[in-house]
Amino acid sequence: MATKQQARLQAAKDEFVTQWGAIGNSWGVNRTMAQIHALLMVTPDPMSTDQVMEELKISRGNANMNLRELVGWGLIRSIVRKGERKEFFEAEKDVWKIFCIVTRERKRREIDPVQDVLHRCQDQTAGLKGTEAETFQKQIKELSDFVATTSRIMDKVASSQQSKIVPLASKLFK
Amino acid sequence: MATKQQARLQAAKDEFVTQWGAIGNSWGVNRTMAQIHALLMVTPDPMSTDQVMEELKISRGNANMNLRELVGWGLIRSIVRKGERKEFFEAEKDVWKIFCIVTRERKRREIDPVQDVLHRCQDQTAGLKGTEAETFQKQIKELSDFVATTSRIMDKVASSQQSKIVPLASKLFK
DNA sequence: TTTAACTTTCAGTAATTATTGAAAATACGA
DNA sequence: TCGTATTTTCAATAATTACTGAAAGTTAAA
Repeated sequence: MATKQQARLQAAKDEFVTQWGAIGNSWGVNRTMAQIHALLMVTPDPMSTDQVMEELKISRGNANMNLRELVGWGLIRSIVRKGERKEFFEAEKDVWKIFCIVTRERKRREIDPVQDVLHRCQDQTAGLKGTEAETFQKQIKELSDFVATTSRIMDKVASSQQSKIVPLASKLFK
Repeated sequence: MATKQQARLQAAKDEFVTQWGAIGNSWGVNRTMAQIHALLMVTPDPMSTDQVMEELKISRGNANMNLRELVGWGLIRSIVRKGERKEFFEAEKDVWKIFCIVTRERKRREIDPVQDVLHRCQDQTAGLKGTEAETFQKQIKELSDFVATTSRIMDKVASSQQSKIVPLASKLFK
């Protein structure tokens, strides 16, 4: 009986890890990174590099690189147990914290560069006269204003307490 | 003089198109698609496939495919002028509308699949007992609840009038 | 019809991105 | 310090994704 239940649990975990990897792709993170993250999110104890390699059937280089990257994002952290040479990893499990980290990263990768290019375009065309130029300036300005607002909202959301924002959002958008 | 100003404007447009393409990548849309979109956003008159090919130095197949895709998203529309065989394209220029389209598309591609997989995992493990199973269920449930809220917010935002949401958001997140 | 302007498709190829595996580097305990 | 367990790096390769160009398909005017 216990075996059968464990098999069902294992199957669910496997599906979660596999699918999270696939979804990761559409979020612009590579499959392996997303899979490692998923695996650590549903594994109660910290895992070593070798355990991750074994579980996901990936090479040492791949495991190492993506574990580092996840540590860099702050989505997992490394654990050193006294008396053990090996390093272990555990995931941040608090969903709101995960969300804040991902939001900050996406802002950095997806919003900031847009803002930069829009500002450069505004500077480059400042003072130009004529219908063509004015059409361009108007469009860029509208984009720019909108992106600036988006940017501020993301900063604000990603740095607030869940207890403050979620009830507010739920009320607003119910 | 006029020539010099036009050169500056052209340079700014080129930079905008090029960079928008690069940024598109980090948003998960291919470079060409993003470049065509950028080009049409800053071109007052509708453009033909040949003009787009010429401007971006891309093949007919590439131009056609990405123009279709953009039409599919609703980010550009096709124009037929009477007496002309050729089809022309113009971009949606209203920034809020663009935002709504992109938000809906991103929800469809990035949020809905996550919700599906989380629900399947919940179903598969419903009723399982034991610490391991309960830890898994708890984590999945927290993710699931959070994603459900996100999903509702995106639906709501993407279907509202800018005039209603933006002032509200600005006030909340100032 | 026929013709020609225009659009679509798609097999082949190019460009990009991800992964491996083994060698080099590092760091810990004796 | 040395020996070894562990981590990191990176050139080679595999997998994926994007693009081309030419041929096939479509449509509208003559």
